[in-house]
Amino acid sequence: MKALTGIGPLYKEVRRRLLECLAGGEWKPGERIPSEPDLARRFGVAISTIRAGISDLAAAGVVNRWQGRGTFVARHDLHPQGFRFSNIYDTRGQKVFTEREITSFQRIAADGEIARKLGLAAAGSNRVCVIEAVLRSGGIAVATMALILPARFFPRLRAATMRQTGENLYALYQKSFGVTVIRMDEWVRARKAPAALARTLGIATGDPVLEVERIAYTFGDVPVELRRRTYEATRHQYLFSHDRLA
Amino acid sequence: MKALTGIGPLYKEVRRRLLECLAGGEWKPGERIPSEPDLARRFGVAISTIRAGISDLAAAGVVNRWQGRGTFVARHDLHPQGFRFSNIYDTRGQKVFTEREITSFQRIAADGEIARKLGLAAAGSNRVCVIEAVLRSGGIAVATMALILPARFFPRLRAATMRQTGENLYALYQKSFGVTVIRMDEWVRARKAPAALARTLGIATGDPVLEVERIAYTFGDVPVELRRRTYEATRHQYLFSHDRLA
DNA sequence: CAGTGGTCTAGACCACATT
DNA sequence: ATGTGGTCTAGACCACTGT
Repeated sequence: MKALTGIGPLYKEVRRRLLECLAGGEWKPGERIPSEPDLARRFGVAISTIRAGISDLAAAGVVNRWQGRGTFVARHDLHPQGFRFSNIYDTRGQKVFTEREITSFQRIAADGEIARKLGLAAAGSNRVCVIEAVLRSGGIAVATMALILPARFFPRLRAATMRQTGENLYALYQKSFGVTVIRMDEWVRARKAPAALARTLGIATGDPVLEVERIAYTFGDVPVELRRRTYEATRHQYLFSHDRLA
Repeated sequence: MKALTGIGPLYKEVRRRLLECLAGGEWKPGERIPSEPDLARRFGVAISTIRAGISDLAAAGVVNRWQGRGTFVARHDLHPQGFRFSNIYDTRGQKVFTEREITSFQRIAADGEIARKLGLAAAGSNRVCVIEAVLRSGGIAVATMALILPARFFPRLRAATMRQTGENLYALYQKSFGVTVIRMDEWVRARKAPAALARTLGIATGDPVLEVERIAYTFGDVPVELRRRTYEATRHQYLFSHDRLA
């Protein structure tokens, strides 16, 4: 491993190189990465510089540091707060946990709006997987969901794979496709439920529903997922936390 | 200034002491704080330790560092992204800017729910200021807003003060009352507009509205503001950004 | 120019986990 | 006992800002 050659600050170069190793699969989710002295030797920089690079990744949730044990690639499964991005609550403020039932799976060409939102070239590689699902809590439908995934990031994705996947889809993206989500925007709208949706959710036509359109990004602000969920809103609310200081 | 005496890591003690100086008004919003060498001498620690403490505050947005100029107490006004917490957009994704018209101002005792959400002792100091307002964009009403503020944090707050305040209320809180908001939760709900609200917003009774209940916290997770906004939702949407890596 | 924060180094010691 | 990350130090040089 030759020395670093970047032009900017060394620790950013270190961060970039670490991300390359992660994206390239050299260290997989859940695994320990080399110790700080090892990385310092490997990159030919001081430990403090390695630590600065890793600190950024730790702050971003890409890796987790455990004193005495090592630094581990973050896994997007088994997160108590679900990567902090699963946010549906009932009206009493109790968190609602849902199961996912996949109702359809297809591979199509993205239309203009979706291609734009996912940053897909209009011409060539605009194929997407479209997965539709119903989210249920204790058997009761709480929301419908549509996932639109750029096919080039998710080769050979099959409906069966989606069905077998447990709680967190981002764990699947990371484990099976090497796609790590680091940032997302969510657009929230209030709507009146149309008849078909109302039937699915067991509410009256025209009852209020909460529409959440999420665009998730990987490194370099590349969109990797468009997720549209429509929640029953007479008995549920959505929580967003903005925290800046731990 | 005597040496630090805390039991935990030194840099956290430094952070705590810096926050004390900020909360105590020794350094006011917009002002430069002492240089890192000065602080190192003052606290009797190495510059790196000072830097570690300041880095936390900078990450939290409490201070801003400018290479060559100094470290400045963050101001909650004149923020291009409005402290990143002003989030209403039209259906085309264009940001909507609103003016605030105060319609009522009163000082009352908080009821149980509000006292609970603001962490107020049920008995004594549960007095709150309740400010109601209409938010307009180009003369068109976009939302109604109710602010509930614990009176003990905002002594002598008057309606006129609120009316004179420009864009960002958090700038007022910080400048006039020494209250710095560092974190917030937002609960989002979809509703059907009741008749009175529909009239105010110029929509039909039963049209969908977006209700956003925000609880804002200062240092130590102390709630300092309960803010309820109800947005017209046929022509507007709300944006939440979750970013973890700069 | 002097002063600021930004980066980087080399080393020390501590707290924690595993062997 | 060993190895890990966590903290802290003392110093160096760089990049940027103001005078």
